Amino acid sequence: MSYSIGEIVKKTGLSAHTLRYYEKEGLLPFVKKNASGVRAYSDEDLRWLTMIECLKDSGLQIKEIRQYIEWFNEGDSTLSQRLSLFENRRKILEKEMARLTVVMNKIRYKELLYREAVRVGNLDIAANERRLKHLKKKLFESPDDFDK
Amino acid sequence: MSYSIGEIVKKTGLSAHTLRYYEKEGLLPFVKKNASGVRAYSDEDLRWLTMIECLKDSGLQIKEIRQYIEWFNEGDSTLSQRLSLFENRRKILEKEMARLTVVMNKIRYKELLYREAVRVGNLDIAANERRLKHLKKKLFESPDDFDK
DNA sequence: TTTTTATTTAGAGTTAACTCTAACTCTATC
DNA sequence: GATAGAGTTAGAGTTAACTCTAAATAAAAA
Repeated sequence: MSYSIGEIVKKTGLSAHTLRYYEKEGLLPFVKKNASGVRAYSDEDLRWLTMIECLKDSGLQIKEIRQYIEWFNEGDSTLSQRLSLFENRRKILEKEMARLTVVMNKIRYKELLYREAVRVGNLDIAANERRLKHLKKKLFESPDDFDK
Repeated sequence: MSYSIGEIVKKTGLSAHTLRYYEKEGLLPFVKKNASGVRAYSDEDLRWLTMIECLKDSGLQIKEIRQYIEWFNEGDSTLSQRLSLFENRRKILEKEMARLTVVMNKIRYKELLYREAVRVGNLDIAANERRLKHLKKKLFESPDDFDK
């Protein structure tokens, strides 16, 4: 099967502009064109787009994705580079999740604080509520640094 | 206490350029200047910088942070807007963490696959290993979409 | 066959958040 | 007083990843 750029737009949700941009950046090195220059995407190209989406979601930049694709096309001699890429990415994702957990706790504290503040109509009174003071103390090393 | 921009650079890790940029964008509306135009940051300003860092870490754009600061300075009449901001942010962070969990599983599969591929020296052989095939089937609805 | 819709290219424009430059002034130390 | 270092401004430049424009050609529909 082969697909026009319009069909790929529908299948992937990417814009035609973006698809041409990806191609220009070397992310789709195998897209064929017919005699009159119109792109005909293959199922293989579609599978690459799925992989590209995954790598993008994991935080890779376009040039890093291009590097991965180049390694893939070089075959088994680049297996260890590709392994490193995924190891690094896993470690970065772990850090990112840990970071988000910390931020989440702070935002949740603020949400509870403001829920109480809206209830009593005053931020300072809410901040002095026993449960919230306790929570703040538990969450922050220097609680006063978080009073804004 | 008051601090020069250089002292704030050391305390926060932000560059002097960035601090002036934040001020221009309305994130530090209370920074004082001495008679000859040199900035003198207060402990209050430093507390705002801590809060700004937290909001930035949670994914807020600078213009949204400025909005929050404006609401804060307007006092208790904006409590419900601020509550909404933190509710929305908490929901967005929850989605982001869920998204990262999905991505993490895919990247972990790739890491295991390439670890095995490096061990046997061939990607296709590794991909056919029983445990990896099983894992792939478990993780992906259309496993073939993830073969790149 | 005519009209409409889809696709092509090269290249310009956008956005966010910095990041840097130039030219200048102020402050501290020798 | 000379000099080095820190700070000032306005405004230009950077980067990533799009996003759009214009002018043209190709394909599909009426």
